Amino acid sequence: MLIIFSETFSEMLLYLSINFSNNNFQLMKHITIKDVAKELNCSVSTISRAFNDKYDIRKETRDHILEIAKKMGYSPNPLAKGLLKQCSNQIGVVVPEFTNSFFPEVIIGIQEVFINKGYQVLIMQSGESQQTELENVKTLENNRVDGMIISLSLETKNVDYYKNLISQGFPLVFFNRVSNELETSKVLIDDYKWAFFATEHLIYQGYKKMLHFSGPEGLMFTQNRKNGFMDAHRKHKLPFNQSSIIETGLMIADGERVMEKLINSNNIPEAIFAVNDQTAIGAMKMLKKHGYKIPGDVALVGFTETKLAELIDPPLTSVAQPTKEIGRTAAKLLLEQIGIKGIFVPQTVVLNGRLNVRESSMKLK
Amino acid sequence: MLIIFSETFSEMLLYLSINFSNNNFQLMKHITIKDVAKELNCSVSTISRAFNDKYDIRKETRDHILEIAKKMGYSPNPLAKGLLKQCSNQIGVVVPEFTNSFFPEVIIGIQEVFINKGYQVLIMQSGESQQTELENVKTLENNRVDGMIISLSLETKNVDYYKNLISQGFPLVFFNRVSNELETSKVLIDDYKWAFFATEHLIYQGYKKMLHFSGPEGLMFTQNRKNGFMDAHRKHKLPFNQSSIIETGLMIADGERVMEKLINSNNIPEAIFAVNDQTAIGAMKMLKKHGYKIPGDVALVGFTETKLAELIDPPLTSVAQPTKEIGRTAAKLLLEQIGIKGIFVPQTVVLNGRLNVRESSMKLK
DNA sequence: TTGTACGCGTTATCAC
DNA sequence: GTGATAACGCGTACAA
Repeated sequence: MLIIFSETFSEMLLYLSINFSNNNFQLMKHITIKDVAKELNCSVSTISRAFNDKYDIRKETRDHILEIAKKMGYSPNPLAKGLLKQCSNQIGVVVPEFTNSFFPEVIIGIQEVFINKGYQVLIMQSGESQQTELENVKTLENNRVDGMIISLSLETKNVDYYKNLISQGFPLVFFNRVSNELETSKVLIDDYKWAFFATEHLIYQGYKKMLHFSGPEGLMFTQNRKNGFMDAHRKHKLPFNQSSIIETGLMIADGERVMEKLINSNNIPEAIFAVNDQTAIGAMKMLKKHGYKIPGDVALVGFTETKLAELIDPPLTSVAQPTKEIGRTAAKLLLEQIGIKGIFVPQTVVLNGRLNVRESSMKLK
Repeated sequence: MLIIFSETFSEMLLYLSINFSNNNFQLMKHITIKDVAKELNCSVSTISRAFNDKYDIRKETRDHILEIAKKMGYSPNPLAKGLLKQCSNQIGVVVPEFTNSFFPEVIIGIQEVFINKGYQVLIMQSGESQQTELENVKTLENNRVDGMIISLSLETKNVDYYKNLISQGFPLVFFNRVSNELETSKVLIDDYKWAFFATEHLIYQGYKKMLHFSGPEGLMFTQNRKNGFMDAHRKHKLPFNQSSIIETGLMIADGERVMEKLINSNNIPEAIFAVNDQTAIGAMKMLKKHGYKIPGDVALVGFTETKLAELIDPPLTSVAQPTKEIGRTAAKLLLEQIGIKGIFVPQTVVLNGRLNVRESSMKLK
């Protein structure tokens, strides 16, 4: 074994030398259906039948074939199968990122469903880039995935490519980051309702001067969460205006940036309802840095709870989404759509969320 | 659009009805090389040559073909190509989990390299299960991936399957969770060194009675981090014994469990060096729950820093790994190995880490 | 019940 | 410089 110390790959010294123990290997040929047929002195179709369990084969020959095939280490080549059947038993998942726990947890739910159905789940991430997202989708399409589950990047404004796919009947399910321009199955929580509840929670705590840090305009949940925030004000007859809502983004840095601006202009609200945990955490960091108390000086509520929420200081009040259930539901919707040929009804499934009240939004005397 | 409110999928009501707007679609046939040939009144081989840019084609016909093909929306079918060439231009990644930020960040680094080389990255997760890990590897193998990058599950003890793959010359690179039984390329940081530094840091802070929460025995880094912990004691002539090291696991719950036991037996150390951030955070949660101060009563140091470290209270001292660089390096090693036919030298690349000192390990007067 | 032959979309090897 | 054709591994309609 060669040990190389290096800071980056480019600095790495490669002491190439011949490793004799590995000198005489040969990439093992994959066992094919022909090999099994030859071994058993029968035709390939018989082997194929044994594996596909059609009724036109004698049970004992089938069992014998399966046994020998297994012993030989044979397994059908998915590429050949896909080429022939024009489908791959693979489904694609494209998410904007997975450094926060939300998307990975959804993916676990997706895999849970598909793994039992013999489907393979290919995961790609767009890095919040519209272009990468499109490339990912095309790659998966080229690979003949049987369907895709997608959550849009925050950059994505043009959804024509998806419209085209949908009009061709390609099975597509969106979740969380969806576009209202697309007529397709979607899995969501009721962003309006939970934004309303979250805001109302702050109102019940006695806060009046509140701000909303909102998300990118292209995403459907941005508008819904905004409306929930505003309608809670209306219900409780609290004043608000255009400057109550600040388009912030979705990242921690966005929350920091906007909060810093507010601090510098000495425009400190009593409470902030943020479009997600990241922006709430960004605001929290900046507030703490400037010596503000949370809660006390400023109360905070986030959305789409991540694991961070209960671990940071103070623990962050947030709306939890049923991540794995979102994944499972999206997977089942997609499976259903893959099964249906020709006619299909786009469905929007709205799952329940939960407001987890923690210290960050408490009213201090 | 159909709106359905539901807690779980099974409760979902499916109002199936015919969506007339989608009634007459037809799954669009993929444009094949034949279609292009027919359109251009030439043979498929000419088209193929145009795309594979061999020299035996006239430049202007090539350009013309590419233009028309693009207009027709043709792109070569990777399945057919893979079937013929016995390789897929895909590589597989198997990681134990991605709910913590470490593995996702490594994957981003991996993708960065492969995306530019025209490779596709298929990601699967084992959920820390040896069996799922093996199934994932077999699935990827069946799909004719050209190589794999793997990090072992904490359950994985039997690595015979990998030995077999390696002896066949199948390109395999491991990172972070590696086994010393496998002669293959690996990407690591120097766990021994950084565990040593982390422990020494605690010693310099004045702590004497220290514990190490160690990982599962099957993983190579467990032993290395343990040795670093012990050798730092030896260097500074501090006493330690068998009960200074407690096999804990890798999860937050493991840290909580072990810490609770220590608290109940009133066996509180001055400081804990944990095998990873999760177990450190578990210990932290339990200590705070019982009213202990961190630092003050107990100091804490973690390893393999996640985003949590700087956000929790108190911020956690931890050893940061160069996640993306690990991914990039593993990817480059794999690419190199894929390129080499017949003879190859397994390389272990050791990248630099960094000890990020934060509040959790400070000495309070 | 089993075997033969074709085609899925490519690329490579021949001819021309 | 270009066209015909044989593979790659599999499933299946058809023949036996």
